[in-house]
Amino acid sequence: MLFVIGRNNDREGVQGSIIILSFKEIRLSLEYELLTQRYHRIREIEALGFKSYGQRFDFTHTLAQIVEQYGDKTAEQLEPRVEVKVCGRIQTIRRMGKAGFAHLLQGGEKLQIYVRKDAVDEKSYALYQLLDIGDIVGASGYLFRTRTGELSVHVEQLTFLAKTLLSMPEKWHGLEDVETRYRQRYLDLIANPEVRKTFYKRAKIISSFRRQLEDRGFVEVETPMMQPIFGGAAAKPFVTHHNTLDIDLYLRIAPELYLKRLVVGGLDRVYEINRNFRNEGISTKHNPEFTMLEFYQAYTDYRGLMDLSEELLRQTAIDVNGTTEFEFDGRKYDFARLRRFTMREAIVEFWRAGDKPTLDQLMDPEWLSRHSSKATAGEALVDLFERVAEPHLLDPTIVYEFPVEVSPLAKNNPDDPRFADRFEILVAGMEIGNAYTELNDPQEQRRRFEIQLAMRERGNEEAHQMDEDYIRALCYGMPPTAGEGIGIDRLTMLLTGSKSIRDVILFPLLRPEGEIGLLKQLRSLE
RNA sequence: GGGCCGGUAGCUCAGGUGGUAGAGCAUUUGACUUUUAAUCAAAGGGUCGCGGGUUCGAGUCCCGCCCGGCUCACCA
Repeated sequence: MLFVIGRNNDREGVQGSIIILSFKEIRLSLEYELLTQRYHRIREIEALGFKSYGQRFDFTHTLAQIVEQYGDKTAEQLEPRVEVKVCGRIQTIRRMGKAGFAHLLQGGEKLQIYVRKDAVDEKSYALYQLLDIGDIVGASGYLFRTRTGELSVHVEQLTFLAKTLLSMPEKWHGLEDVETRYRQRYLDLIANPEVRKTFYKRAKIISSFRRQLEDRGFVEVETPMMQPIFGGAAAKPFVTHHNTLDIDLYLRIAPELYLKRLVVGGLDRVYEINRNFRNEGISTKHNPEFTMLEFYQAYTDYRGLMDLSEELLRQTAIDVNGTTEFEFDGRKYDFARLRRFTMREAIVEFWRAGDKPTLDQLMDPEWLSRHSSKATAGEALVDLFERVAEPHLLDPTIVYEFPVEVSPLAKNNPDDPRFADRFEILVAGMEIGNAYTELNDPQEQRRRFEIQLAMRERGNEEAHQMDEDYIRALCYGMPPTAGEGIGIDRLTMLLTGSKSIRDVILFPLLRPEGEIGLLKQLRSLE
C-alpha cells in the first residue's frame, strides 16, 4: 500500500514524519483514514475476483424466513443438512485466528454466519478477512447450531455484494443523535430496529384504511396538489410558480373542495390519502407537509361518520397492534370506543374555576364575551373549550356541535343554526380527526365565502379564498354528504408510541445541513 | 418568533472553581478453528459547532452566529 499517513507537526517546525498525502486541504481525520482504507480494500476485493459492487444474488431464504422456519429446530432436526443462500449487511464480526463469526442483518432480522478456513474456499476466506462492518455479502452453506445454541449458517462460500466506505454507528447504543437520525434516516433504519417497526406500522395503518374504505365501497382518487386557489382549511399555503403558464400555484392545504366536486360528479364514496402542505410552525405535532386521509360519503351526515370513525379507528388499531389498546406517553388508551361530548358539555364537565356555567350561558354572547377576548360568540366558545376542556380530553373523544363561525364549509344544525354539524376526534391532547356534514347549499356557501373574504381583507391570512368554480359545482347539486379528515401522522404517533411527529415521518423537514465534506475526499481518492 | 437545554474521536459519552483533551465501541498490528457487547497485547485517531472577546493561558468565562432537541405561541 502506497499510503502511509503521517502527521505534520508543523507547530514544532518539524516536517511530517513519513509522507504527506499528495493532495491538499484534506483533513487527515480518522474518518478520512477509514474512508481511504476501505476504498483501497475495494481493489483488494476485486483482485480476489469479486465485483466491487456485486451483482444479482439469488438467495434461497430471507433471514426472516430462516428464523421463522428453523428458529425452533434442534441440531438434530437440522439433519440432513439444510442448504441455504442468504444475504445481508454485516452487523458484527468476531474473527478468531482461522475462523470467525459475523451477524448479517436483512429485513430487520439477523442471522449469524460461521466462516472457518478449512470449510470455505480460499477466495471466500480471503474475502472474509477483508470485510468491514456494514459491507453487504451473500453466504451459502448449511444451517447448524453453535455450541451456545445459536442458529447459524456454516458457510461454504462467501460472495461480495457491496462495500461500505463509511463507518456504521456503534453496535451497542445504535445511533442516538437525533439530528443525524432525521438527516440520515438510512443510518437510523440500519442501527435502530424499532424505527423500522414504526414505519412498517405506518404503512399498515394506511393499508388498513384503504382496505376498510374499499370494503365499504369508497374509491381512491388523487386531486391536485398544486392549486390556483387554495382552500378546505384555515392555513397559510406554500406558493410556487409554473413557468409556461406563468401563474402562481399554491401547494394544497387540503383536498376538500376537489373531493366534494367529485361527489357532485357522482363519486358517492370517495377518499384520498395524500400530503397537505401548510406554511406554519414546526413542532412535535406539526410538520409542514403531513399526510391526511380525507373521505366523503354521500347520503349520510356527521352522526353517520361518528359511527364510521369509531369502526375505522378500532379496526386500524387491531390491524396494526392486534388490539384496540395502546400506550402513549406512559398512559394507557383504548380505541374500543370513543366518548362523545358536545363542546358545551365538555366545558361544563371540566370547568374548574368556581361555579360551573350552564349550557345556556355557553350560548349567550354576553356571557361569552366576559370570559373570552375573542370577537364572536362562536370563537369565544372555542377559545373556552381549548382552555378549559381540551387539556383534559386524553381518552379518545368525539367533540361535536361546533360554532358555525369556525366552520365555513360545514352545514348548520337544522335545530340551531348557530352551530354546525361538525365534530373533532381528540386523543392524548391531539386533534386527529375533523368531520362534518358538508354544506351543499350554494347560496349559503357563497355567503360563507364572502364572510371569509372580509376576514381576509382584515388581515387574516388563513381565511378562505373565494372559489367560484366550487360554488358553481354546488349549483349543480351535491347530495347530502358528510366528510372527514384523519391525520395519518398523528394517528401513527399514537399507535406507535412516538412522541414526536418527526419519528413517524421518514424525512421530516430540517434546515439544510451545509457542506458535508465528503465530495472532496472522494475526489481525492480517484 | 420567545424561553430552556445541547453540539468534544466514525459512534456512545466523560471532562468541579480556566492550565494545551479522556474512556468504551469502531480502526490498525499481533495471538486465537463454536464466538456472540468474543478475549488478550500494542498502536493510531480530535480546527472540543463557527467567529470574535477577556486572559500569560479558553473545551471550560463573555458576546454574536450556525445546527438540533424540548417547550410556549399558531395550527391538524
